[in-house]
Amino acid sequence: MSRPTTKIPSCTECQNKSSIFCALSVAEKDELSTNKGSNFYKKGQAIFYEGNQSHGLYCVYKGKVKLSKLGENGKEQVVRFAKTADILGYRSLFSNEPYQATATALEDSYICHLSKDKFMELMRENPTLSWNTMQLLSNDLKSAEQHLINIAQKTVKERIAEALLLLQTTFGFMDDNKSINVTLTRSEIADIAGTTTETTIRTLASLNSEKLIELKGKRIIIPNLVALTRVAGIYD
Amino acid sequence: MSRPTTKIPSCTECQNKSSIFCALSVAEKDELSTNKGSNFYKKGQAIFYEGNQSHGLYCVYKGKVKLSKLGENGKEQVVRFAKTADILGYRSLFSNEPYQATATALEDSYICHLSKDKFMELMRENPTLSWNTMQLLSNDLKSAEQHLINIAQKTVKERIAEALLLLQTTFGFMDDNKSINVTLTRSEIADIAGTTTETTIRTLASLNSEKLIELKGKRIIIPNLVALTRVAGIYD
DNA sequence: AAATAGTTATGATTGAAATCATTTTATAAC
DNA sequence: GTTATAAAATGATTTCAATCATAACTATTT
Repeated sequence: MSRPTTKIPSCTECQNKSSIFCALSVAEKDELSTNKGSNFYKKGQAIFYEGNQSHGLYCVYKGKVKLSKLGENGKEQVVRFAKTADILGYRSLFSNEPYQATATALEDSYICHLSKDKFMELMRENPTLSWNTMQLLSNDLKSAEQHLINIAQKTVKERIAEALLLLQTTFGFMDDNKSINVTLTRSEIADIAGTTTETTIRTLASLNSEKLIELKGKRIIIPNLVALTRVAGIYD
Repeated sequence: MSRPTTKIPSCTECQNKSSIFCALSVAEKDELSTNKGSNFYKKGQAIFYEGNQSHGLYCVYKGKVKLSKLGENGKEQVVRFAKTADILGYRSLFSNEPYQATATALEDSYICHLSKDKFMELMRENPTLSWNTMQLLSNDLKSAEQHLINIAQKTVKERIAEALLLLQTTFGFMDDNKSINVTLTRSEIADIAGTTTETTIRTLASLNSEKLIELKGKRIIIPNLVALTRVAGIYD
């Protein structure tokens, strides 16, 4: 497979409506365009590694990304996902620290890159951008704390159900309106829920036989979102 | 026991050097003083509850506070601690959401209160304050993700050791330079480590018999910080 | 088409920690 | 000082999920 060479459009033409950069004026977006880099990442390829020196922040032009950390024993823990229009590696900008997680493309992705200096300059000049960034941090913190309490207190079955719902919420459904719009290995799902590959396989099989999900290879279908939500132990 | 009525000094005289409000000018601090409220909270008393509407942010003038969330089953999970000069309840300011955690005084505490509007105004006027707040969010996010991976992957013994180290790092030692400067119940320690009270009691007893800690009632002594760190599975 | 590696599947066994049940010891209230 | 209440301690039992082991399937490469 050869690497696509499709040019990524300039920021002024970027159609990603939910980006924190929407706050920028046309002039600022123009400036952004001349300062950014952009790259193609094949499925499975790393965008940056935990522990590496931060070179700036990344913005997903089109694609899907997982962010994960390694535990002391070498086991992976997925901490967050990013999709089209989301940004990556921005946390380490605030504290001259290396990247705290490894970012890996879950499918072929086009990802832009912006230097730390440029981003800081833009934040200083544009209060709305800095406000948006704060909101992002605040939301990520909320999710992380929710994830923590889930893993600390829920059973494996609840956590797997929750992981599937997280994938659905993040990446949405496919055109059929019921297949989760991303495919992960059982091992990667285990790394979200904080369990093992074997237990994940068994739990998915059991959810399948209970008609709460359908398995078509790596594709997972959620026929009834409400029912699965109930299994995840979310009652409100 | 009667409630102390000690007046809390004005912000200009506040000696808390590590506060995010250090960025303020004398004039701004003066303005802050005339706009803040302050209160005494007895040990065990709640400062605010998870789910309640946010009225602004709190700043610990002197004291110790735990922030915890309730799981679906009603079990508590401690998500963070706050000590003198730390702020509380600031996350919900960014997203018109209710408080995401319950704040409880771990000892008699004096805590100031600032309205959301005033804080927002100060952030707009003072870029350093808003920068400090971002750093705070960013650090809290880092801690939350670390806590997540600990609970997901470590054994109970490692997690309990880690919880004790967290308490030491946050609240420091007493004058003897080896007793953790806060006392929690076994049940509260369990709520940090994500385990049960019984298991916490047994694990503390076992750490005690291994001479890794000493138990003097609720007081916990760490004779060798390095040794306990090793038990927590932190090798770097 | 065969070979290799990666992923999924399934069975058997073990083990760590939760749960249940009491007892003992502190702490607070009267 | 006595009662009441909460916290700590300890034992017995159960269970959920990890671990170990092997087989079947899928996809990719040669």
